[in-house]
Amino acid sequence: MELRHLRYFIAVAEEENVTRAAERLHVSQPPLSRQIHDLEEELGVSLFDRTGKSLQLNAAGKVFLLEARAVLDRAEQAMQTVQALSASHEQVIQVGYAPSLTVQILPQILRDFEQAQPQVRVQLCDLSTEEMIAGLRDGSLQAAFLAVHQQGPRDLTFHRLQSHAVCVAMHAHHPLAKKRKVTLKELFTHRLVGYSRQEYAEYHLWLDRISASTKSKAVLAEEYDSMTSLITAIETGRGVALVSKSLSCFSGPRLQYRPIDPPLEPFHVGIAWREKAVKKSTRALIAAAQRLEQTG
Amino acid sequence: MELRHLRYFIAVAEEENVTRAAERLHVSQPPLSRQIHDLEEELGVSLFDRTGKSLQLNAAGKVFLLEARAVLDRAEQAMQTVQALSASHEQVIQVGYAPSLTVQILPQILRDFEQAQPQVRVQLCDLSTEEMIAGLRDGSLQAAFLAVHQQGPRDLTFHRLQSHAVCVAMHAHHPLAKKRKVTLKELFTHRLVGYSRQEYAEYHLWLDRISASTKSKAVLAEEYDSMTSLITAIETGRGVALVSKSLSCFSGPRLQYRPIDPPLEPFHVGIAWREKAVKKSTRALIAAAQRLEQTG
DNA sequence: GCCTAAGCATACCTTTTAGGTATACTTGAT
DNA sequence: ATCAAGTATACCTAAAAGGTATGCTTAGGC
Repeated sequence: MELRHLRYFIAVAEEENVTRAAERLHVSQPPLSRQIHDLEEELGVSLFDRTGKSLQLNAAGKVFLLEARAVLDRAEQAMQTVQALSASHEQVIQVGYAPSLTVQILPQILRDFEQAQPQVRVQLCDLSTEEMIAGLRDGSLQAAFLAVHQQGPRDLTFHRLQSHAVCVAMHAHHPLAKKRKVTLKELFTHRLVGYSRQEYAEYHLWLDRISASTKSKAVLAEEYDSMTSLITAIETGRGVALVSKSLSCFSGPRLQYRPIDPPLEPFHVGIAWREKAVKKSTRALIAAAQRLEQTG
Repeated sequence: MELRHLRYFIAVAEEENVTRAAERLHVSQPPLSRQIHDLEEELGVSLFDRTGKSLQLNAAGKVFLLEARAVLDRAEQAMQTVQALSASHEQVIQVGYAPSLTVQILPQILRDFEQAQPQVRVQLCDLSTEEMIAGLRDGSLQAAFLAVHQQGPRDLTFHRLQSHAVCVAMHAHHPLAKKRKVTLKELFTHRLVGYSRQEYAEYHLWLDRISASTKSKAVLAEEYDSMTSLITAIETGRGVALVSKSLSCFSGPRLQYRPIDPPLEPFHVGIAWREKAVKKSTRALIAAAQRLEQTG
């Protein structure tokens, strides 16, 4: 699949007419028709209902129209970001972060860093723990704000900044919301949702480890690939989830949180970097992070 | 620019070696070299420092590497979404929404809708007001949760659900945080930030209208294309912003909010749809929305 | 500082694929 | 039933991706 397929698809979908879409795209009708077929074949999904004479978007097509626009928007943003940066001649450092775990500390650190290094822009990237570790190793990230369970890899330096209690997130009318605290065993009798294995492998490793201590194993009924969709899922009653208390900063009053009894080892959040590869600006960011008083 | 350019760029960037990247991609070195040059030319930005013998990512290249990965991830997600949907044979309705304005009401509506129509999945799209209106008209959206300032377009039906006070958002140490309420005139003497004109044209129209009532005009020092980046900007002291009180659901304790004195006309948030185009599932969503008691 | 080799760039050719033209086929409307 | 509007197919052309050969630059060994 190429962006061209998406551009073509969007035109045909919006016109619901290959001929008009072809005019708009300044190509002739038959190649456009073929490109659309190619796209459908590659996806393995039919996007239009065809009646020989005309065609119109089907259900899958409507979904893909919004997706395709989002992809092109993202591509456009990528181009503009790098062009703007190149024009500004600002310095940039790349920093990975886990939004739900760092909300409370990151803003202050960034504010502090901004004071110290106003000419350096921080490019924040929402990444998984593995991606951050890989990024630090290959130099695509200068630093990362993440949670480590045990110790963290040897070749990276980790400075702990905050710890978050592990708790259960649920919506207000869930049966568990009536209790003050929840045991793991009891939790596992309810429908569980969580982060996707693909995007958050470390979450699954952790779940497996804590499951090992109980007889019943944590089985996720549904998995979500972003914090936002997980919150929505819990909120709409798809299940409850084992998460960091800091998620409440994003869910606000939409979700309820109950501690685990007995308490599990909390999430230790901090900044990681590779000592061998630190530049001056990275050092300033680390310093800003360390200046933060450790609360939580 | 095509996705191929991004795939090729990522390989070269990760290897920092065209020959090895070419092997990995199963193409020969010279065409790959040329594609990278084509990409740089189209962007108008040099992505590598070349020394004749070797090449390595420069600052712009490092930024673009993360961007390129994000674009490919988004494209992958688009494919998987439509394939999963097509396999599941679920029904879907497309619904636009403005996250910051609908946090408090949307979850309950969706939970209610899920009860009524468990076989229908809601595809939520974060869009601007204009995009939502255009989407309702062209049928790419069945409903939208948005704020209207005046009345809303004639061809759409609007049902009001909630109103949000207009207030000033700032970080805790900002001088304005010392006051209980803020006048517009006073506000305009401070450095203002806000949403970007490109993404949130309606925000600028509204700013212009409220500026008309005062002598001093609202001038934004910086504009941000997402709620998250706006919150971060305010938090890191880039300025203060005129926003809906409901933004506090996302910023949590990170930002302070002060009312405007005298109060401005609040944001009226509700659900909009096109009466001519409603399907059964859309009707159920509207009903779920109307079942919500009107608070706020 | 010179020579060598590793590796990128350029030139040129081949192959693939996008795009164009002609036309057949389907169907909704009269 | 016929016609017109519009999509799909067949086939050709052109453009662009990809391959081969080779020149050019420079890091590194001596």
